[in-house]
Amino acid sequence: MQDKNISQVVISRLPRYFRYLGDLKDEGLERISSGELSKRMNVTASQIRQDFNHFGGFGQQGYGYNVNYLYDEIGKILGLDKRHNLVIIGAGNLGQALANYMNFEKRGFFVKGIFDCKESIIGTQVRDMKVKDTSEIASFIKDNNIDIAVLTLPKQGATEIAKVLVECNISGIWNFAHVDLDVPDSIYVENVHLSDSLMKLSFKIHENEE
Amino acid sequence: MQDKNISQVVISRLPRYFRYLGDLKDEGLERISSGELSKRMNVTASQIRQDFNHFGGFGQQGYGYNVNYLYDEIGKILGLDKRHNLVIIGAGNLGQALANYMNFEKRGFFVKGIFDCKESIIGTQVRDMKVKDTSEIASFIKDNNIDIAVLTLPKQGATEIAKVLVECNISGIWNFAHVDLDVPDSIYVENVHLSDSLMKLSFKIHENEE
DNA sequence: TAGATTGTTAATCGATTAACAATC
DNA sequence: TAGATTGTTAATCGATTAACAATC
Repeated sequence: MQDKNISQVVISRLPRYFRYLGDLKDEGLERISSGELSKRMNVTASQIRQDFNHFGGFGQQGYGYNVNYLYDEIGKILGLDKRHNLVIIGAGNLGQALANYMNFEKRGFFVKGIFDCKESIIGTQVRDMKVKDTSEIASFIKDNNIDIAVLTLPKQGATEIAKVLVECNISGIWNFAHVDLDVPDSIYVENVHLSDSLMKLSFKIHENEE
Repeated sequence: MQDKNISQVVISRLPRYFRYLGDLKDEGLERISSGELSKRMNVTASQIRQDFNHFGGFGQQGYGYNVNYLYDEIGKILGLDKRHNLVIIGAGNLGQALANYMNFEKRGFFVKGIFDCKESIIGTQVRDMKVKDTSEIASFIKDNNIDIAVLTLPKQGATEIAKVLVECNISGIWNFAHVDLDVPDSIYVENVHLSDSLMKLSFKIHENEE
């Protein structure tokens, strides 16, 4: 069904396809051609067909692609048909914001616990959870079938916690700390470096100045 | 000093160089070679030299690169020597988290105002600011020399607000809404699609499963 | 001067686009 | 069947890596 190694750049386009197909679904569209989709998404039709073909033939010659079918298939490729249990480590502003963000649940991502190391925060209520002490992380992960850890803490803490997560054999880490984590290849790390993103914006703003 | 058009992929590596050079500075290191830096950053020395050379010669043969000088130069390229005034539009969990995040100020990004359209939120205190009504955005941007707008609101709202921002001739938009904004090329949009990022993580977790 | 390391050119690799035969 | 549009191969483009002459 799926090529051995899909390139990073193809993977990174899948969520965007998924979003557009969701919109098309909502519009009630039944079928779409790569040409039509290319106009909407502002990419070439060639790229769309190449991308989809990495995963097998989703379309039909002379017809195009069935919107509902394609939406479901891309969802499956992205693993959105599976349930994911998360813990948030770091109950500061960002950690709390993510804990309260309901939309992830729609896609099967459930926040099961939230942790912090600060005495003043431990025990406080976030959404329907009490913030737990970070020392409890390892046992919590084992007992609650957690596969994703979200790191929303300062970089020193993140590096330490990453070691614990490696021992727990977590599946993936969603890393918001401004540090590159050193973990084995078996654990996938997806970085969200907000300050990097803001710097890129800053560069672009000044790029064409004199 | 700078090539006409630096490719996206080079730009996206600059903040990471900047971060590593900051660490080296903190360690008190005075000079570093591309070979040494390549080991630390896990990229090729060739790439490092190519990247830096897009912006002119920062190094010295036989010596390497001066850490402080290189740090400052990359900072300047990223526009971090300039002051940026931001408004946050959408005072929900994420908007408030970003408003409270102090580290951006270190780099010259100052949050000057925060806005929302919900009656229940307008007037409440976030950090040292009162949340203002979104209807005031246009005049506030003009009066306060704002160059960046941070969009932390649902996609319908983001699309509407983007039109207002275009009229205000804002320099850049940091977009957290799950929608691709339609703005002229003169306004640069940097997207942070958190759900896309989480989906990529999900894909990677399941990639090697059977 | 000799050693080290850059800046830069050339070679390789991979990703995108174009083209078109296959086929619904 | 004729028209449309995919799946796929070939051509192009761009990015990465290797190599080495320039030079500090």
